[in-house]
Amino acid sequence: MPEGHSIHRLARQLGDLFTGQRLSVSSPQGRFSAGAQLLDGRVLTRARAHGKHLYLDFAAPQDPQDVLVMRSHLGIYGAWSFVGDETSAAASSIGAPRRVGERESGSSQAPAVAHDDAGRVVPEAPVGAVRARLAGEHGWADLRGPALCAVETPEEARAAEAKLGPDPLDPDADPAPFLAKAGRSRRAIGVLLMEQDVVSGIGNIFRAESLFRRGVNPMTPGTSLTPEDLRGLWDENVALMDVGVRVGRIITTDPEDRPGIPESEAWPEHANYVYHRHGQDCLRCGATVLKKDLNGRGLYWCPVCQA
DNA sequence: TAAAAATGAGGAA
DNA sequence: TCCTCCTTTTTAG
Repeated sequence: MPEGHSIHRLARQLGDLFTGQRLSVSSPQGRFSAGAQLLDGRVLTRARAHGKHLYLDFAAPQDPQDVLVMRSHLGIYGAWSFVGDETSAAASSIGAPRRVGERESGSSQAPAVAHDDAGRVVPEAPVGAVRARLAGEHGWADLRGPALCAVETPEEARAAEAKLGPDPLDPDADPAPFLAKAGRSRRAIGVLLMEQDVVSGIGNIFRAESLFRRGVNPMTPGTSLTPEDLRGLWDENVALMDVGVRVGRIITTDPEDRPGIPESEAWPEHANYVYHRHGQDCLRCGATVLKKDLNGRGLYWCPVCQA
């Protein structure tokens, strides 16, 4: 899936494009028709992310206290795509990549978009299975393939959020619950980092890469790690996910480990240390990177650097 | 055409 | 430990 950094970028982009506007909300595919009807014509007042969950607050135009929350989760396939006119961001897409190392798609050039007499863009016919479409003054956004897309009361949304562990991308996050939960669990740290009620927003790549960078074997039980080890893993994820938010892509290697390759170039084979690099030489020590299945997901690690 | 793969997660067994 | 759901793109036959 798009890991937490993608969802935070989505929150920012949706907020930039739509905040303060009355939106047309629809479900061209039909599977979100009831929810879309509840939101149609409301005003987007806030867009934010916690872990991999996206929260969009919609207020009634006449009553700011009357708020409904659209909560969505992309799962492993979901993605949002955007089309906007010249006053907004150009066309782009954020969500599930279809190839390893694929970056967010996006053109710097604004596409030709039609406007109505009032100056609002006229959305084009939806392509494929569009679960939800949000249309505003300067563009529209299509959501495809989410694992979850629901309309909730603010209380319901808060209850769902309360189940999530701290998010490394939240500047105000308190890592204490993560340190406590992980530190008293005998389960492997490689499993714990993916548990969203332990820590939220980390997916398969950040798990593999943060463990590599800290030299921690993924199968180490949480109880065998010191508080300093766990704090180090938290800090590592804060740093890596922050880069992900800024760049729009998961880049976890240090410059000295990708010699001769400028930042601006595509270098999927050197963007990560171990993720999807099984069978290849470790960028640091030359040992063969390993892969095994752990709870149905690929786990990648260097047996020497992470002994 | 069909199948496989992809940065999840919830629930049954 | 399975099984299932969600969608698009790429690869295989």
